[in-house]
Amino acid sequence: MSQEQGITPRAKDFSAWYNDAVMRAELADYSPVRGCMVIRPNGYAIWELIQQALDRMFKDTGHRNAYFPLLIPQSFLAKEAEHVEGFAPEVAVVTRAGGKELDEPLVIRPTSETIIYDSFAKWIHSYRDLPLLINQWANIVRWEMRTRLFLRTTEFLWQEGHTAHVDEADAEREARQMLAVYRRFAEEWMAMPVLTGVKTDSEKFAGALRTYAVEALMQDNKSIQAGTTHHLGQNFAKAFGVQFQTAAGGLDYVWNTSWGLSTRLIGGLVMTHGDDVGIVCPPRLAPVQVVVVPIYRSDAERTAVSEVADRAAKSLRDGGFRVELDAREGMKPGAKYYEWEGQGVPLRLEVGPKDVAKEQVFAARRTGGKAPIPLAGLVDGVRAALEEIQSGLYQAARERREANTRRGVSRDELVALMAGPGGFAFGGFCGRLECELAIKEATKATVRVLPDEEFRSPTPPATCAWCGSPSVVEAVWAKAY
RNA sequence: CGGGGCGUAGCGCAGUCCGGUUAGCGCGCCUGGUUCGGGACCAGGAGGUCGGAGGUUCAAAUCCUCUCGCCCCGACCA
Repeated sequence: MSQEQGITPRAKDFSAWYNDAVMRAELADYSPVRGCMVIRPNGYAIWELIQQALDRMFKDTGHRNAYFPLLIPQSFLAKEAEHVEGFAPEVAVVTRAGGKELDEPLVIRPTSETIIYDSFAKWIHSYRDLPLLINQWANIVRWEMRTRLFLRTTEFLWQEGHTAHVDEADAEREARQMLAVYRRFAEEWMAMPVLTGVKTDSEKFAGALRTYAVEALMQDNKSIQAGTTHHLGQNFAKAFGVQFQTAAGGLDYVWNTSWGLSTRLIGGLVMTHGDDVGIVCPPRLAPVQVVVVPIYRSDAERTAVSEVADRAAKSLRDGGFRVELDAREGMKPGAKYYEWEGQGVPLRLEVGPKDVAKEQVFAARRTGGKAPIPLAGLVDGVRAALEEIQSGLYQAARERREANTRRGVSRDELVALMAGPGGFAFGGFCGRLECELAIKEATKATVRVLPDEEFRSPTPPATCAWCGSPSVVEAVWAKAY
């Protein structure tokens, strides 16, 4: 009866719960360097699954992977005025190497627009070279003041797509397409409902014409930006001289996009589906989808049970599932249950003497509920259970989001909402920076997105939630990660 | 950088106010045995520069000074 690794309940302290859940699942550990983190095998396995799913989606939309250097000449960053200003405070700079001061300091990439567009300038000559569709998987460094495991660390892993196009419309199409990819990934793989939309000028990427994002509401009613795409216009093309000959024989600058999604998503996964026991992995991103636990007393029982458990595990592996058979001796089944639950394994199959006699396994879902599955239909039964868990997680998250969304908020409601429970607040917006800043000052909430049409309210708000003047666009406010 | 908390065994902590001899407890770990359908039990065992430096003292985990680091909350950000 020894409860050793109880974690802080969400209701008591959400931040503490998050740390406990991440540590209990052994996703990550603190590093000797302030602000950095070690991604442990359990966490990295989730990242690998995210990479596999996204990489396929990127390739299917015509992108190719490449790799650009970690170190960037400092002067590159300075070529785009808004960009350098946006990143200056958080850039780490190498000034000394090889035992001497460098002639020109090298920055450790906070993002790779500059060094990539320097290459693009060499590679692109003709409209026939366009579109150029590149992605890279990389680590980047941004010197953050305050860090949290996965959610904000000094170094993190991400992918960054960089593309060049003949005209504005094609670049816009690309930025929109990749936003749709992120949305689909979030919904279908992460089981995480998202809002899509455009960022306000004050929230957009430094150097971009427009920034789009997918935003998801976490269980503490704060929003996380789960993926972001930028239409960069010709800003970087002009700064780096990325020109091409048009079909008509003229000379023009390319139109660029960039888009990224990071290991932060793992934090989003934890905060979307986790409960007071620990993390819950949606089956499609679960490093272990099914754990098989044999149960027995005597040696004779062990023999019979093990035989069935082995066979079950093997047939599931052959069926394409990620399966762990937990045959550890000297550990009671209950102890194993708690361990795997803490790692978020969506489905546990118990195999005991009674099950062997009935030619079944007993399936316990991480999301609740137990039911037998006949051995004869094991693969199909497990597939159905995992699909139900996947869609159930999405539905639950979606219902939670809807329950924590308010529409047509007034100034008083916005203030009260953000001072209290939080959540998504839809309301009218006059579009003025002045109001945006006043709201942020008063409520700590920011405009997460100006939502795309499908997410907007049936009747557009008439007046700005803050100043009461006519609304020009609907906005979604929330506190954010 | 401001406010709050904390550094004692792998993890979680007690001991610190009021200095005193071999620094303790739970979990975990190792060995053997009995167990095993929701966190097992018994017996034996390993494991410590008390974050670091300096000082006070016959004597410091404990008192003083400095310092390093971590977590949480706030100002910046994916």
